[in-house]
Amino acid sequence: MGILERKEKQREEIRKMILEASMQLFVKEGFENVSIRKIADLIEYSPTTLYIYFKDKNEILFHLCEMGFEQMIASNLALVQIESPIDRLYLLGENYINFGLENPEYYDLMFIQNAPMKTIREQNLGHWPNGDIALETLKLIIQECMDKKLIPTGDVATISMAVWAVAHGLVSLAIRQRLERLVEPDKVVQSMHESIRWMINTLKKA
Amino acid sequence: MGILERKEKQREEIRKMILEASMQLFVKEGFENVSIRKIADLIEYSPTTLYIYFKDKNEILFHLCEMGFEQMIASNLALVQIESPIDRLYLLGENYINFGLENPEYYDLMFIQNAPMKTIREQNLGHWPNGDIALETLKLIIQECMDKKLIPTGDVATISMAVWAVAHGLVSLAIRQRLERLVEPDKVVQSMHESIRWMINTLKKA
DNA sequence: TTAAAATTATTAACACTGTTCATTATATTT
DNA sequence: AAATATAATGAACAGTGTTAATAATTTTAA
Repeated sequence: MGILERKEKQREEIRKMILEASMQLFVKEGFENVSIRKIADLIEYSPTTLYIYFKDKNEILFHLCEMGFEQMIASNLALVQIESPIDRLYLLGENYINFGLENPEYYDLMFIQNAPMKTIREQNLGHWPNGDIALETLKLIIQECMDKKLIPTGDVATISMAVWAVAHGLVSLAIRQRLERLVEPDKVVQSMHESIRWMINTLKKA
Repeated sequence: MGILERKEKQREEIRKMILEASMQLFVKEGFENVSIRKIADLIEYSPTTLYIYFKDKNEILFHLCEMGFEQMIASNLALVQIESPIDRLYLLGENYINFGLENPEYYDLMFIQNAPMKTIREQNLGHWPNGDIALETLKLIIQECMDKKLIPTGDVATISMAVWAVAHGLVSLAIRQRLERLVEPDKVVQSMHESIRWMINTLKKA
């Protein structure tokens, strides 16, 4: 059955080609400009060929989204070296905001666009591979904070949700140019960091 | 110069026609399905005519966005009757979440899409007519809470930002199907309300 | 009143988009 | 070598926002 294996490998290679071309377009022109035809041009295949390897454009965007998460997760590698879970939470928030501001296109795909979620539902994957990992990181830290009595005990998911909501609220309002309606443009980033720190501070004291 | 006035009135009437047709499509089919051609069909004009009355599609979406704010502001009318600013803040948060969940398409346009902000920048309006009003409401309440020593004193804009961030974070993650990755789907709405209440509670105690 | 100018509306077209179908080319199996 | 399965493609569908050129109408000026 070596032949089927080889075929599967070839298939996987072309899928990779498609995704790499997509990412190249993505980082250069933003995901609004990632089109089936442009990807096809780049790898010198016809547009219809992409549909042999992916169900639709959403599925390609889904994989780009997962790549974004890989980058975000990588940016959190330093976390494991911090012993205090509350300090870990501070850094997690810091990193989240920085990632969002530095990679708005990825952030968009990961947390704002519908496309990736559609794929998860349609192919009923049942889970969100890298997204769930990122959320698990947050929950584990909150759990540890509670275990060590650094923050008040409560429902981990609900507290995690509130923390995530602040961070996501800040980043998404910022990259959609809404925050500068409230704070002077050159103070937006600073205020964002203050907000997330303030949030964790009050959580600590609560 | 009565003739110029009449012309201006006629012009304004057709603009109104266009916007009303847009809104009709918007509420029926969602804003992804609002297209220049569909609007034109509805009012029985050619698509190009719309460009005589509006610069581009973004400008039309901008006006739909403003209509959304009018609805949101109207939903906050009951606020003035509440004497305690902290209770007003609770209701404001409640209303915000309800509005977002009940009008996800409007919410999208008001707080997520780029289109309306593009129009504000391009025509350099300098301000965001209804958006600024809505934000002012929040800031005034926070200010009054501080004046009456109900919450700790601090920078009004920054605290307002944090509160807005939680609310927007919750709503935008919810309508983009991200929250159900953290909390069971049937408990999302309840958890959202708990989160915003918790936020204001801790703000009160801080 | 009539000719010139300005406004308003339309048709046709451009340059795209995602996606599907029928057809051809290639590779694999019988 | 013939039949079958897989891979790739060209053409087309049905849409998108937008613009340039043109025709129709209305307003202004001579």
